Order: sequence, then C-alpha cells, then structure tokens
Amino acid sequence: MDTISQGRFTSLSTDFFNRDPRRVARGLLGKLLIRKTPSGILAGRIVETEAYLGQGDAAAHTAAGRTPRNAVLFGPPGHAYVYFIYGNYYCLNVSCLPDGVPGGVLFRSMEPIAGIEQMAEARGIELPNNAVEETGLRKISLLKKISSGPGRISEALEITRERDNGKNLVSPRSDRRIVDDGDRVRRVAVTPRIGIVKSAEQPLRYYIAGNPFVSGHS
DNA sequence: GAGGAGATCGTCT
DNA sequence: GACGATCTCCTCT
Repeated sequence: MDTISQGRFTSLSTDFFNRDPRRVARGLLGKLLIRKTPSGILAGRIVETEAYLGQGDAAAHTAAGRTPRNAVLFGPPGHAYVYFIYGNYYCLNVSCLPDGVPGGVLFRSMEPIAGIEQMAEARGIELPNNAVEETGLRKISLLKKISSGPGRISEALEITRERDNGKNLVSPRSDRRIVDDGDRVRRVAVTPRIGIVKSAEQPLRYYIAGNPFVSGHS
C-alpha cells in the first residue's frame, strides 16, 4: 500500500487484465493511472476507455495479425502498448487476455489528480495562479485540456513509444502503473468508439456517466 | 458552439 | 504510396 497525497492505493493484479477487453475497459473506470518522475508523482483518474478485441474486430491494430508494431498486444496481460498516430501523437493502451491472445484497452480520457502543474507544463498549457485550488465549472474548464483525449494523456504523462512500449503496468516496482484507490464508479455509459471507420457501430467505448472530463460527445 | 482543414510521419500494402 | 484508435486553430454562426 502506497500513498498519494492524502489517499491510499493498491496495484491491480495481472489477473485483472487477463480477461475479455470489454470487462477490463469497464473495470478500469475510476482507477488511477500514475507515473513516478524525478520531480514528483503524476496521476489521473481513468474516466473513459475503449475496448479493442483481438479477433473479429476490424478496427483493432491486431486485425491483420501480428506485426512488429502490435506485438505487445499479443503478449502477456497488463503491459503498455504505445503507438504513434497522425505524425504527432502517442496513444496508450494496456494489453489484455493471456499470452498469445491479442486484445487491449485504449485510455481515452482521465481526470487530473496529482502533479497537475507538471502535467500542464508537459502539455504546453499555462495554468493561472491557484488553478488547482479552483472549484466547480471553472476548475473543470481549466483542467480539461490537460488529459481529456488519448493524445493528451500520453503528452501529460510524458509517455512515448520509445520509452514506454512493452512496459509492465502492474508491477509495484514499475514507475508507471494502474492502481485502485477504492473509488467506486456509480454509472457506466456505453457507446460506439470514436475516430474509427471499421466496426464503427460496435458499442465498445465506456465512460463514467456524467463525468465532465470525458472527451468527445457524452 | 459547431464544423472544417492542416499538420506530420510511422506502418503496412 | 495511402492512410490513420488525434489535436489545434480558424472561421462562421
């Protein structure tokens, strides 16, 4: 058990990810994505995910079989799959299902929790003084640009393919991992995934209903 | 507030 | 050689 500011949290187990990506995507809502850096801990609460099924899912990177790029998704569960998109952005996924069976979950959006100033700086956003102490709608509008969106999450947590692809996200020794601080999600909404063309109709996007940090349309 | 276009490059065909 | 699990900026309303 570690502590982050005033809270406590426990690591998720490998078994948590050794399941159907749809169950993992739903289960990850409310959990914390954290990264330890030399200058402090960065953390955000996961509020939006998308499941990518390894088999029978034309939109998944694994649809056409194993390649050097997607190898992590075919590997053991609980590892980071990071890919580069549109010449500009990195997107973070976590591998699911047993070694040899492809599948994963994309992190689409998170609510900034700790290390907010550092994450804003990594994103090139200048927060006004006392932004962290703000409340209500004003705070939401200030913080939403930090990590609402797949590319934004990676930039805020300083995640790159070169450094993070294939890294273990459950080991307590890892400097980037997914943990549970006891938060319980009340209501989960399910919609089709965003930004894809193939298999676009399947309801595989999950988000915390009513959470203001969800990206896109909620 | 909504909608459209450009940026930019790794990956696979 | 085409395209993509995105984001930002700009324009129009």
